[in-house]
Amino acid sequence: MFIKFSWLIIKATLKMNNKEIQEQLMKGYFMQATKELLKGEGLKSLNVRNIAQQAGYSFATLYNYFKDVKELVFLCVEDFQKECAAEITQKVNGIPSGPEKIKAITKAYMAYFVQYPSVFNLFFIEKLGDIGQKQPTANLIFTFLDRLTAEEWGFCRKEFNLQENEIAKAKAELNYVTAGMLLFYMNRIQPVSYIEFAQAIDIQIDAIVDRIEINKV
Amino acid sequence: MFIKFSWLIIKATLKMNNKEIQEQLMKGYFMQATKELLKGEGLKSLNVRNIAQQAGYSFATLYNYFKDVKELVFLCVEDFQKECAAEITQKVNGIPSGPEKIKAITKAYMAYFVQYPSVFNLFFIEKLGDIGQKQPTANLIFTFLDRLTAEEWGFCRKEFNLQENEIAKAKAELNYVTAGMLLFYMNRIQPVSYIEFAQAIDIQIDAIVDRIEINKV
DNA sequence: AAATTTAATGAACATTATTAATTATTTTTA
DNA sequence: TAAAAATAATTAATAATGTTCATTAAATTT
Repeated sequence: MFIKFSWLIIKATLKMNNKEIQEQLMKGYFMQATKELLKGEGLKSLNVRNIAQQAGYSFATLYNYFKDVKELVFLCVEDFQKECAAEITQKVNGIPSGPEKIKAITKAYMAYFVQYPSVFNLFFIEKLGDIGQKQPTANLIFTFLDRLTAEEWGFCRKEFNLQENEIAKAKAELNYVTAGMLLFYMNRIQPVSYIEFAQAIDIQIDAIVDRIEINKV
Repeated sequence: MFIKFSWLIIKATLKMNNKEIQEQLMKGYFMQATKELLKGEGLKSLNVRNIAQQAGYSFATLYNYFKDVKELVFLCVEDFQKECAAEITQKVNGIPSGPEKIKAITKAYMAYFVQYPSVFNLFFIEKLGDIGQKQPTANLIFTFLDRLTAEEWGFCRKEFNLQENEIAKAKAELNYVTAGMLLFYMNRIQPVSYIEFAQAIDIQIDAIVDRIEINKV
């Protein structure tokens, strides 16, 4: 009796795992399709029929795995952050730790969004709606630049003997300035050319990061 | 013959004016309706049928006066800026000219968008699309805070004998930081409470404006 | 092998922007 | 002033898209 009971549990557990694995697989297909379309055609031409076609299923199938299309799309945030982080790591590879590296990371972070406007829209513009992981997702986005530069700030803190709150202020300022600049450039084409935009980026970011050396203790 | 010819021209001109006046009236009705709905229900429930109903016409009539709904909506930008400017002027009325007034104007500017989220969306989020006045409209938005504070910066320049480029840098930084903060707060609920948001605003804006006194010549 | 559960789908519905065809109104002309 | 012409307003139809639901197909269990 005991044996049979245990056996049933094991079987149930295995089945559960299989089911979950299967579910994760299906979610993965749809997410992969979504990411490809986002990076390719962009948000304009992204719709449930497109996504499903790219994934090789019917659009109705999508709703067996996601509450709605917003949930699916926002589940891609984490993947894009990983991809972005990888690109940045590679880009700033040779630069020695210090303020210059923080600048480079921040500029590469901005460059990523310029390269993939739909990812910018996903991160900053799209309304979160009623997705389950609303606050965690928002937080993930808000803290992204902080996480990208955390290690380097730690280095600078020791190197220049900086105050914790000075660092916090600089980090916050960087986060807000980058978001604001991207917003104007991506949504309002201000400045009107990428050259000017790149120059403006240099001015703003250099100013913020260079300021920390002045505030050395 | 000459007389008749002139008469025809005059008649044509008069008719033209009447027609233009009529057209402006109709546009005004639709714009008024749009502004009311935007400030009330918000962008979510804004659609051509709503607008037309509020204006007292059919939704199809709208298309006799505007290329599309985007053109109509973006034509409201100027009016909202006037309204916002008026509110700010009244709010900072008692404050004497100087850095403190620049801070107050900038904070009132942000408060306006918090009060009317749809206006924020219209200014910063909505895609411009193919509207005729694309660049002028974008420029109007980009330079708004500059124009609101221009007079006060002029005052500070004389008072503190500031460099023109220092002012330009501070203005740009204010513009970007405010946009970024609003973007995170309105679209990503970061910080999660208005109290925290207001504190963050104070920290950022005060830091930028106070910096100019340090840079006195 | 039959019964049952699970997954996938096509058809239908709802919302919304836009266009085209039609009707109503106003203006012009003879 | 009455017919003709031009203008304005509206209704009906179209297209795109997200979502739901009843049904079919597949698999798993008994």
